[in-house]
Amino acid sequence: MFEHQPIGERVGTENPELTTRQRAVLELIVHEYVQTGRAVGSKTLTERYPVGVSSATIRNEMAELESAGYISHLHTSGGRVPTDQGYRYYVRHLMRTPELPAGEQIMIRHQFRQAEVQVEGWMELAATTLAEIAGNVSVVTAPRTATARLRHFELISLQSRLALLILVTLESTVRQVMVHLPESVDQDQLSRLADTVVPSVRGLTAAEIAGRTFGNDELVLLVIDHVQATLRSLDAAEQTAVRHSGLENILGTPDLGEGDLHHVLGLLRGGGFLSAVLPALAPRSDVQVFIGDENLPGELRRFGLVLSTYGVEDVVTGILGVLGPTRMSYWRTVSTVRYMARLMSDLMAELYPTVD
Amino acid sequence: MFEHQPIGERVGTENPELTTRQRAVLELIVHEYVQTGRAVGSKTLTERYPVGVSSATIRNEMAELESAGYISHLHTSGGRVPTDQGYRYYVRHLMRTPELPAGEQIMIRHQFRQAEVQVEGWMELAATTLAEIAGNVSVVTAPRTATARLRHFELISLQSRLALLILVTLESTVRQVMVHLPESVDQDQLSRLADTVVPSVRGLTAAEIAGRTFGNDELVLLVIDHVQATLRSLDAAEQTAVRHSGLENILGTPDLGEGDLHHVLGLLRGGGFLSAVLPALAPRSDVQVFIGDENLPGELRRFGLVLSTYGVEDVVTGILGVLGPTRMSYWRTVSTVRYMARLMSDLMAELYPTVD
DNA sequence: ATTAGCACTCGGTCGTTGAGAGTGCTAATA
DNA sequence: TATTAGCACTCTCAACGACCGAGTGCTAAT
Repeated sequence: MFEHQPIGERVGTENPELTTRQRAVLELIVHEYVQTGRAVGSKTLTERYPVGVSSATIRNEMAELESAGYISHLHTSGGRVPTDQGYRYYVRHLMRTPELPAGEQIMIRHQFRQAEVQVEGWMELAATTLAEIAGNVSVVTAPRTATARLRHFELISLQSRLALLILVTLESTVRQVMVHLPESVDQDQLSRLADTVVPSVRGLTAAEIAGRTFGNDELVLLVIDHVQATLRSLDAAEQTAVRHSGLENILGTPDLGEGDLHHVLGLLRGGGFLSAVLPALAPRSDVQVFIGDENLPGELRRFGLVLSTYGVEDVVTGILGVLGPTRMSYWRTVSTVRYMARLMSDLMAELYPTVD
Repeated sequence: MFEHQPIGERVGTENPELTTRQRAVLELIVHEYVQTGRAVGSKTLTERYPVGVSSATIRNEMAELESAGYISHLHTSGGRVPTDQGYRYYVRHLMRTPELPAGEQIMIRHQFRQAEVQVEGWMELAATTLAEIAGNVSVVTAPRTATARLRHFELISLQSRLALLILVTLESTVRQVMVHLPESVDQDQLSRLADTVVPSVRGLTAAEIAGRTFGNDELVLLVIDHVQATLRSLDAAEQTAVRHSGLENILGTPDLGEGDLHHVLGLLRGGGFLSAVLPALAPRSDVQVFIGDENLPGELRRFGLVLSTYGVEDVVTGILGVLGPTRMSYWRTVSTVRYMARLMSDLMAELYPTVD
């Protein structure tokens, strides 16, 4: 078996400590364990796979793998289970990540074409699709630029002394805020005010707006204040909103405890998720896999995280990925995340070919 | 005891079948069970509460209550547990719902005052506060009118052939949609177009807009099309978006099974929640309690639901409430939901005193 | 270097048992 | 007549022990 399988072909892939066979065994253990969820023993392996050797040999190899820290013995008698280190080795050296099946690709693209042309809708769709295909929890952040720059704002009269400020950034994020007015102002006046002020703040960041002066008109100053505050809150929001989907997928997972779910929910809700994960995320654009507490806070000890950035480099970037129990199908997940990141990047590129 | 307690004072409250003492016993059982989670026996009751009678008497009363269907015997020997019917009787006839403690009221109002003046923000805040105080899952829908009427729209140029349509309804809901343009159009042209068209569609519903004609200008027709479609989607969205919070609160609940959580998550995600619950909800404005499968689909069999509408009658109304296991503190939950509904109604009233 | 064989370990399952809590019934009591 | 004390009975739950099976490590043979 070891000669014909893809495993064998990868022998030369620079790896000091492990023999070809050990790697093959490790791969089989990971596959089997991910699939069945039960610790895998030497005998099961020889029975279930056409390994050309006896269980005793496998046992020896297992002993080696164990002392090297790749698998571990939960109980004296009860098969082996991959350690976090084992998973990492698998992901880095053993795993193949094929393209998503053509059928699935078409189905997904179709869904996106059906949807309205809106960033919000795309994010939602990406989250649900990702969760469904990967069978775990998906996380998606909105695409953002470094600091929000104003493209346009409008004022709309709601009541005589209440107006709605609608603000659009260069990257087309839209925010609306209510503004209480000190005096009665009608729609015409508001429109004129917007027409006058917009040209002078177009393309600026909150900080840049703060550095300018805008005369003495109380109303103008009030509006400018709100514009500034809203832009600032957009910058701050960068580390909050992370959309997620598919919580139900990991509800019943036996290897995830009550407390683990609790932690994750807390992170996702409080917006602490991004700040927890970001430090570990390199700014490169390929899929990155984090297993166990590798660079992650302790709350995610029992999870694996497959992330990718997406978007147009240096223009708009967001993060998307999948969160699941350490025991998950990494190759499938990586394939899915990679495809989805590409798709979202394509959509973004289409939407923002140039930012004028 | 029965003489001095509030229970006794409510004797006259028209109820045919149950004696005063039976009602008292039922109330104690509900309280004790809600608090401890363990089936409650006659002896425990006499030990834990200053009931002036012996356990044997309680036993007799319990037997009566059981044959009347208010409590039930899980196992031959193991205390009694309120049935859904028992909970309903408790909620309708026995329960007191005091005002929320002044301190809590102040704290909550303060949080709302701190927040920006935005419907979105209020909803979010209501959801989290409700979940936190009630210790269960909260649900909040956006305030909506019957059919969306246009207040205003704006067009903002994103790229030469891509514009952002921002639409505001009379009730100040804001939606943005991307519009692909057939030809290159600059911001000035877009603004002029909006200025021309807005007055002729102001205050109209999607259907009313469909009934008018707007000349032959391709661009105008395209925009009108999008406006109409967006208004329509707002009407349709009425039964989708329901915000929730506090899922983590019911994660560990022993009386909720894996599958129950699954169902609820499904309902909340797919937007089926409202359509499942709405038919049962009377349009009156006081708090309504649903227990078990009373008027609710089977998925919610093991849940209790405390709901209230909020808003300004016939102008804007939304729904908010709390979902929890059947075994929850109804009086506390009702108090909380009622307060929150009033608060949100106040905020809405402040925001839409008149809709011109 | 590989493998067959064997003794040993240990977790999971299945009855059994005993304690505890609760019930229903009956007879005594106020 | 309503209440209560007493009692026999039931049933859950946790602890215990035996057993089975899967798995290991080691040794000796190939």
